[in-house]
Amino acid sequence: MFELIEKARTRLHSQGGRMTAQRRLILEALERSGDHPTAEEVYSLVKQDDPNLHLSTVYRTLRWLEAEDLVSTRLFDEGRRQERFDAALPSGHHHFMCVKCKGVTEFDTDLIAAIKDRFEEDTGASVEHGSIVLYGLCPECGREAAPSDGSVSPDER
Amino acid sequence: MFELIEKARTRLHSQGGRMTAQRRLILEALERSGDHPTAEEVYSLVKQDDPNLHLSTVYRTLRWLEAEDLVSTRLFDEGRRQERFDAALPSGHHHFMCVKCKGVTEFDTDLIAAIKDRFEEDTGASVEHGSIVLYGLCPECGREAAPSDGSVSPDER
DNA sequence: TTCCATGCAAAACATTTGCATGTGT
DNA sequence: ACACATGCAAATGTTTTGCATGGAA
Repeated sequence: MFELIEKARTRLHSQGGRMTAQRRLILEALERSGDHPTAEEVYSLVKQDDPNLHLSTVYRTLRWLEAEDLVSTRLFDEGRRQERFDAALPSGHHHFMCVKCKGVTEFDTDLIAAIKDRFEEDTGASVEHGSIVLYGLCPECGREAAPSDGSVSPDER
Repeated sequence: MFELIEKARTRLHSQGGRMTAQRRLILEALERSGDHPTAEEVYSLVKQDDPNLHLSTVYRTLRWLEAEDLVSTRLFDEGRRQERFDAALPSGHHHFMCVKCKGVTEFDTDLIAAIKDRFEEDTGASVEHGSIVLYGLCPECGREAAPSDGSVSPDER
């Protein structure tokens, strides 16, 4: 656990950077949160431990991690148009977002390769990568929102 | 042709709205552009005919169309984080974006149904819809960017 | 003539940047 | 000590909103 922190420390040292308390806390929050937090969410988490932390520091750290390929970023079709940050590897996984709680789940499928091949054949384009995003209700939210009368809970977007 | 305009006119009348010159021009630009323009792009197009048009009018019209399900919107992973607007129906089509020229191509596949079913089985979620976005080089940009030495054009992102 | 839509300016929202100060190494 | 990182404030880019005026019905 906390591999992210170790990787980051190594990279930092190899390029004259420094492992500061803020960076450590941000990395920990990212690694611990597991899912796909926004910069604001990371900020809120870390702020509990370091009330002086500034949002711009969170962004700077997250962008550095992105440049180092230690996190990837993604925009989902949700109310906000904030980026979400993901501590996992950038390629080979796809996402499901619950339209109600905004929780993100990752999944894999090899069917994307077939889709890609088909599209390349049909169009002559060369596809570098592809991403699938599924939207719907996660099991928890589906359960709440499924009274037999088909009514819809008021906090749906 | 110009079905969008006719649909919009009908909707407007049925809800006490008005078909203004600005709306007509915006609709025409959207319908004519075919691909997935940003609000700015629509604005630039229409501005040639009506120099007094304001960007906020473009946004208001586009958002009204979205609420009426006459256009759909989408965020791609490109440099800007502007939404792109699409005059086509919201469901059943997927997208390819050229990482170089940012051109968008639509395509269809029935493989998404299998992916969706598989995910629902595995997790218990209920998937409402899914979208696939492929990124790569379109045939035109691929041709330009393919000298045998593998060098990469400078304006790649 | 009545509302609805527009233009304009300002606000809102997400993110980035410049700069003086603070801090790992 | 020296460079790099931080906090803060201001700038940026995109989209939204309030309000007085203009225009379609």
